[in-house]
Amino acid sequence: MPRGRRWRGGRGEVPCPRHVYRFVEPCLLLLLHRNQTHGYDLMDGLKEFGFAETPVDSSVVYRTLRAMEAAGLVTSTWDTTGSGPPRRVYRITAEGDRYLAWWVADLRETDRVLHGFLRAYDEHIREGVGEYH
Amino acid sequence: MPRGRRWRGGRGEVPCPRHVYRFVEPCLLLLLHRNQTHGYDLMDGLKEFGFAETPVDSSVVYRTLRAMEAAGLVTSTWDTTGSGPPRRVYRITAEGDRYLAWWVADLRETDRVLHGFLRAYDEHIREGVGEYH
DNA sequence: TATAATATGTGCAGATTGCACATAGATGTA
DNA sequence: TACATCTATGTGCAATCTGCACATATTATA
Repeated sequence: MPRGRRWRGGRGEVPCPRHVYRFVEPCLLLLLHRNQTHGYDLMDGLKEFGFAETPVDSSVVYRTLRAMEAAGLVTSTWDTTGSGPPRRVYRITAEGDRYLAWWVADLRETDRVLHGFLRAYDEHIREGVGEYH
Repeated sequence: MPRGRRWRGGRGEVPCPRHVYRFVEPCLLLLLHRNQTHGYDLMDGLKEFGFAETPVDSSVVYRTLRAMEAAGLVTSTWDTTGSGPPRRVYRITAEGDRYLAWWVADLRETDRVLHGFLRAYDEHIREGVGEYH
């Protein structure tokens, strides 16, 4: 049923993460809470959070970072040292810290809900399928 | 940052579920796997899955049901017995069964990813915050 | 010189969601 | 009777998020 290629891999293939709304946001904030870096590096760091086989599009990462900067959750400066094109290095702010904490509380609630559903499913299956309704 | 009223309750209020994409779909299918019913009753049944304080809009429920019927996941018949306006009673199909199983596998993966993130966050916090970078 | 890797970004279309609104039968009440 | 309310199903629309395609520029490599 889901239409986006992303959601079924064409035909009920591999289950894929990123079913959580705006999940890249807390992931980026956590990575930035650990170390300041630039977008290209953050894309690599996201692999840790289940984005290894199905990477997030770069546009999503860069847009999210710019939006978070506009919201005062992170700040950025250009880094022209080193080789290659200049990099925009992001740092998390105190407001970003608080927002990350809010995200974590929210994800814990999501986790609780998810567990409730899975428990209900397992319980229902255990109690005799076979006879329909 | 999230714009929809739904996602923050206006201003960082209560964390709210439904952060999982199309989460009503598996919920409806599980409810229909247990018992055949109509949309209005399903809206009530959804409270079990974290939709108690922040109910899903009826439009979402009815649209999802019609879409699932078009996809062959459920079937419907009109029930004119009983008082009040006629009710469209839905039943899950064998294809709907398989689709629900796919959803469950997908949600387990989402759960796994969520746990990974929360563990990483807790671990990072434990290992000394305080000193910024 | 041409190609690839690094690095950042924009434009656009498809999908989901919530809000507002429409319709209609049945029941209770002033 | 008139009305409001509860039950029950549905449509229209705008905002939002996502992924794909594409643009641009610097540096390293064959």
